Amino acid sequence: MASSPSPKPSFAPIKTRRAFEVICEQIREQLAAGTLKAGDKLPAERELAVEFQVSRSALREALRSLEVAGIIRNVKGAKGGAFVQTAEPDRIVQAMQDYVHLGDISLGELTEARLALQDIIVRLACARATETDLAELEAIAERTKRETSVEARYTCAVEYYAVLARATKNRIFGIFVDSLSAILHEFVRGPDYETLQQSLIESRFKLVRHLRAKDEEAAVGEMRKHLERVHRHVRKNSKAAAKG
Amino acid sequence: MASSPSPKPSFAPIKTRRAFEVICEQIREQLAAGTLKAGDKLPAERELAVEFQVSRSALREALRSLEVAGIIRNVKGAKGGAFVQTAEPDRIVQAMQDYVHLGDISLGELTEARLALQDIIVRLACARATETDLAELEAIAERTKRETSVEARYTCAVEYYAVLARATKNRIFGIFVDSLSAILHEFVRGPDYETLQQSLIESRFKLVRHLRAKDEEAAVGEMRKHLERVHRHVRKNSKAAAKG
DNA sequence: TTTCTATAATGGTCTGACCATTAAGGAATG
DNA sequence: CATTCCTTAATGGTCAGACCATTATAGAAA
Repeated sequence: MASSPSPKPSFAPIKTRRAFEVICEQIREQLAAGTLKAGDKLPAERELAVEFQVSRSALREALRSLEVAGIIRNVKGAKGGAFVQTAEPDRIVQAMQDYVHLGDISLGELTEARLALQDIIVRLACARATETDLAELEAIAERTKRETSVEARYTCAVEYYAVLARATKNRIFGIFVDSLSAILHEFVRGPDYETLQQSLIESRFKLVRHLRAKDEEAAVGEMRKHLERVHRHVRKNSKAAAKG
Repeated sequence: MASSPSPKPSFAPIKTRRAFEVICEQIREQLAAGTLKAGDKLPAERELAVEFQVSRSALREALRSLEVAGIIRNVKGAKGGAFVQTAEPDRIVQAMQDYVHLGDISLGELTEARLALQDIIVRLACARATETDLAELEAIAERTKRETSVEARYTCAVEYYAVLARATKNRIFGIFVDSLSAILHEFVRGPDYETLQQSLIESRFKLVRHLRAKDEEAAVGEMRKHLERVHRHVRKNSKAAAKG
């Protein structure tokens, strides 16, 4: 980006590296190298502080950073400590949510990305979904029908998308979908949302039927129709909120 | 999620919320509500500590969390303080990198996701890329030719993908691409990498030509061929590393 | 054997201090 | 008047030491 040749003498910018940064980096290195792996327990804070030759507060800021990054989990009490976590996509979702809140992303971008993403997912799921996956999807759709509250039905919807993404056997798509679901959740409100929810359930069953028949184009088409209805609603409500 | 009726007395789980968590949450709320926005300056740590009625250390852990989340930036010195940042996707990339390092994601998943993603991107770019975008892509490809070091050429490649993603006019894709680039960077090594790099440059020019001609299928095909070569190399090297 | 209790380990928080960096104002200088 | 230098105060970064709340464990008591 800023690497265009310039007449200035190319001194490297002095970077005062803070203690906690160095500590984080070292721990991350051990993670990438495999020296540290999920389930491992780090020494106690007081011990680590001695080992790194920093104060306990500096060390704690490092551990706190790693915790909010989802890398470790701090457990209180005897036999407590910092445990290396297994991978959880929550933090990625949180990061994306923060990013959107900082105002750089429009609703249009979100919906477009979701549409394109679900396109891929449906195609892959069509090829790879096992009968277990399909049964689970149907079970969720059934459950949605029985749920009474708007919020519970929304939770079902999120789960439906997550299971569908899982059917691709590629976790990356799961992360992307979860992130978009979490972000779009904030927009999905409004007076006629309940009616919309009801009418979407049938579409979920249809999609499963297409997947089971391995009819890729029909499945993609169903998903598109489905999402476009949702997005129309979201957009309308977003405009209404902006007006009101 | 956990709201299914159960015979157990439904006591709410006691959640000992730590001070820094509450502080983070309140600040995030103000962010989502728009009370706080990019560029704003938070009060000084000592002031904030009084306001939240916590010690400075607890408050600092909160600020540190927000900083590593990319939400604020801490500036030292007089007139320093915590400034709300503009949106930067770096943290999302970092989160994804952490996720992969924690060992849940295979190389196959990464390459497959990239392939599918670039498919979308090429199609969208084909429809939306401006002449400025295309010229920039060509300029980067030209620059790649002139670069001498492997690392510099890799940087060019990453930039090429980033600019291509930007041509979709949808920042979400940019984030996804950046993340995958950062993660795959660790795998792209090996003895014959330099030869591969050279042979890839021509492909980049071809892609731009297809984009300019708005020949979607040709562009997609070129990108697929391109990536498949890269991925074959990466896979081979990954196996070699595992054997050695 | 079971149950209770004291103990020690550990993360969470607090207090108060000092250091390093930085911006701004004022003094000295030309 | 303009410039340069120095002082000062504000602020984040770090440190040291203490106490609290929670938790697992070992030992005492029943």
